[in-house]
Amino acid sequence: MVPMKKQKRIEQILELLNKNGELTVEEACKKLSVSPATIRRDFSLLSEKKAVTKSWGGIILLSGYPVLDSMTPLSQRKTEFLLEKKVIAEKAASFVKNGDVIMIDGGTTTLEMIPFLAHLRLKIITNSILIAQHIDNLSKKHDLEVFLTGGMLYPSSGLLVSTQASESLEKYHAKWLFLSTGGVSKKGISNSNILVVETERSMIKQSENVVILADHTKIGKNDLVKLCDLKDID
Amino acid sequence: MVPMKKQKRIEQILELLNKNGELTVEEACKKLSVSPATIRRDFSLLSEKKAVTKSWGGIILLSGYPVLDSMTPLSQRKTEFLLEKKVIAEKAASFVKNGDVIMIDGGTTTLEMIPFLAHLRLKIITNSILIAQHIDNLSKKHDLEVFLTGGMLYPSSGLLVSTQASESLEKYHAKWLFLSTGGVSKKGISNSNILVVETERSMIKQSENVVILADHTKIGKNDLVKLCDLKDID
DNA sequence: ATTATTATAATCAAAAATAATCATTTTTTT
DNA sequence: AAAAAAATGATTATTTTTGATTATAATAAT
Repeated sequence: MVPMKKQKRIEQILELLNKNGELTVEEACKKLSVSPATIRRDFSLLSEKKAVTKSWGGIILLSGYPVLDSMTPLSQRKTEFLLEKKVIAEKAASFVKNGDVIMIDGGTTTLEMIPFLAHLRLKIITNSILIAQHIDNLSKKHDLEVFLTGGMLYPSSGLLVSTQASESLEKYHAKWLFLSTGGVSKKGISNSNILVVETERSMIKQSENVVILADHTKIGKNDLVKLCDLKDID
Repeated sequence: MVPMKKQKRIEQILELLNKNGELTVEEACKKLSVSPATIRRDFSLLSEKKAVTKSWGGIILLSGYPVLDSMTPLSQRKTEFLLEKKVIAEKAASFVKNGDVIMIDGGTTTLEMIPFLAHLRLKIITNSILIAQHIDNLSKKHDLEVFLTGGMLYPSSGLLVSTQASESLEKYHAKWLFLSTGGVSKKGISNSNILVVETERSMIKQSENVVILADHTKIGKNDLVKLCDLKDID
């Protein structure tokens, strides 16, 4: 994995970027006291991982990326370990082939998959209005069809829950399910909210292959509600 | 003054342009301290991206809406006749009483109702992820439960369509429906998209009272698809 | 319609920014 | 602690951007 020193710098770059929406090489050099060469390498990395777009003289926030307003703690959480999330998201996205039907569970890591899927022709089923909107904003000429489960919007999460959501999932069938999680351990996969887990169970039922996206903070952790055993995962 | 980086410069140009609707090469040179050649190249770029139209001596805002990342066309369109929309929205919201179950069709005017409903205890059913998200963002301590119809996300509109959406509506029953529209005339209510109209018809079926929200640009106009007759409206 | 004026487009050299390369330092692994 | 791997900074070559110059095109004035 990425060494801490670099990790920290990348996070600071993203923080500076979030303030203005853009950041020059020069400015970043001064604020982080490293050479232009290093900053350029960092910028290239971020650009590769679809976090920013590069331009002569600096970087800007990736267009279509949900605007991270600096006041909410949620947005802060979004830049935490963002690069790690992106690496995981890219790996997960690499399974998907053109023409696939996939399900994407709502979450900060699963959200990062979208830029890596944008070039494909896909049908995407999701329980997250954030993911739906992100896809919609991405570009006007992508080939991603989005299907949203109905149901009740669970406050402050952008997730759809309730039997409505579960039932509507029964009408779909997907090749891949990309599941977000609160914890992964020997005891299985778990999450913090029973309503969300209900929906996730329905998603598992309707999918051929299940992929879990978990960063290092989730490993070895058990969250409140058990979702399924490890053996159910591919 | 120090000349600035390209990215920032482009943004500044658009900002200056937004103030007056037009911008001369000369003025842009002075304000951004770069040569006319550079400004012309920037203008050409913007013109290529369909953000502006070039004219002798400068540029003017493109009528309709530009497609540049840094300026959001939708939000600009949203501010058109905003005050009028707000007045209409407030009037519509005044029908709603505490404890009601209501349906809100997606649209720029219906969206404006939300702040006027925020103090009530309501269940809100909607086909628009924008409305759903708006409510969710509003405040953490409101008493609005949001239910979203499932279905396919119609691109660039935030609206859910398809039989999925219509079917899921059958499970709900509302006292009020607040309907957005493309046109209102003696011939009835109409809208531009057949898929959206399908969903709207389902909403009408499940509601006791239907309220149309239309600003002056919609009156006397007939849009592509007829939704219903005037007599169906309350 | 013709000329004068002004704006633009095209071209090219200078400046700035970046990518590639390599030696040096730092970190990790054994 | 030594060896290996990775990251950094400096140097150089390459690319992009910029501004000046000149030629062309468009408007305005006569």
